[in-house]
Amino acid sequence: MTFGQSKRPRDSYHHGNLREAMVQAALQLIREHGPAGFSFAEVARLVGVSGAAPYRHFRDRNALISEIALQGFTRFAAELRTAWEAAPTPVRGLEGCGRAYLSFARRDPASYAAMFEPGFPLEESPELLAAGDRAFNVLRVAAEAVIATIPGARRPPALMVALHIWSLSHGIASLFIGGPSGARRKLPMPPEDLLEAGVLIYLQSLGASTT
Amino acid sequence: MTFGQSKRPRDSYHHGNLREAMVQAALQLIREHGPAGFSFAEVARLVGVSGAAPYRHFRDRNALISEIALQGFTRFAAELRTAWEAAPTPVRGLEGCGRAYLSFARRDPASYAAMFEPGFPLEESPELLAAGDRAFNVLRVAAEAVIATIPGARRPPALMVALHIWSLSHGIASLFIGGPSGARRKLPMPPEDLLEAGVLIYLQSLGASTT
DNA sequence: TGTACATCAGTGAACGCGCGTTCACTGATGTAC
DNA sequence: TGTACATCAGTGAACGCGCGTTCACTGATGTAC
Repeated sequence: MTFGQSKRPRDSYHHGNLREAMVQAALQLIREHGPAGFSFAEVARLVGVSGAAPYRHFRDRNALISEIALQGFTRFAAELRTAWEAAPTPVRGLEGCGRAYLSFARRDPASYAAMFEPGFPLEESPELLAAGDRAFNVLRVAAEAVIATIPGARRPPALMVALHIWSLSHGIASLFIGGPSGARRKLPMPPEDLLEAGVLIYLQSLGASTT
Repeated sequence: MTFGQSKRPRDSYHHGNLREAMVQAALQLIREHGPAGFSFAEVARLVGVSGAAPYRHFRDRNALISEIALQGFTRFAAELRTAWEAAPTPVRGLEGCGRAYLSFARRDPASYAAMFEPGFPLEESPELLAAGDRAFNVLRVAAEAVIATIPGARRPPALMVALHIWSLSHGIASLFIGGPSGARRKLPMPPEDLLEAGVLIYLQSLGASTT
């Protein structure tokens, strides 16, 4: 709760860090009301600034969401990479990515929502698409390494494997972790365990040594 | 485009089928602007009725979304059931469910969005939760049948298998088919093929005969 | 078969509200000399 | 080191807009006798 989100008036005329403060405030509002449930005006109020001030920093509402998603994807990719690099074997690394995926969705559901349900078509923001691809690429590299351990004849395409892992992770995250706007459902086990079991079964079939 | 969605004035004072017409109009608006992007007022306008009329049929906006999702889940469950019953073997049946899953998301993205991103917490609508469970149950039954074909010792819990298939299907649907609000991404293959390959690899590992 | 009446499903005017956006402005800050 | 000036990052008042919701109302329909 830094960044001047408190309601008491600022002491100085200039805010000093309004851009980043707006990002933080918007994240808080998304956390509480979902990605569709925040307004530029409310962000300004929360940050303690007049309704016109935001326009100095963001063209409009979407630009703010876009910035949030962009920052989110950057952290997301970094966390996937860390999980991958910390693992002793490729299979464990791919598993670790899955774990990191869910962990991100759990710790920061607001960013996650902005990243995957921005509320406007992705084509409008090519940088956002690119940031997402960069995160996905970590999964791809991991999938390639796993596949390299498989007897040559039965190697499936790495891209497909990466897409399977991504889809399974995303499916579990959005069904069972979800944001506030989400349709979070009850689950008789931790989502992390569900994902891990799924990944193991899947990789076993490929012939990757899961020991 | 029946149901009086046309803009020319009705001939009779009473609409005759306003409730259902509102559902259809809302679906159209969700298709165009996402689940968050429609208003009660706009629905009324589209249907050609005064702004107060909707209140005769729905308590509020959420009640309308809820109705849409409810109808959606009912059709969804029926389609999964049909796919399951038409298949010659359990494995083919589970595959068919996955196919039906994506097919539904593709044909009716608006309903799909209302079902899985209603924009309000699911706890507010227990019937909706129940309708979702009924659809999921089809997958459960299918998973149980598949598991019954597996050599006893290595049988995994049917519930878990059903959850894996559901999560994978949902992940692929929301990443690569998505609604208008969604973050639809490009894919180098049809989503259906991606899902089918994933399900096959997964089931193979369980020892289900995939021939 | 006709009529009186209850009920249903609409109307349209009105309300307050918050949002997005613009505008001319002003206080604070940085910098050239 | 002081001063003049440009630039930056805010203000606050104003605007039009559409939304949700309410209200007393009225036209249409169904039904009891």
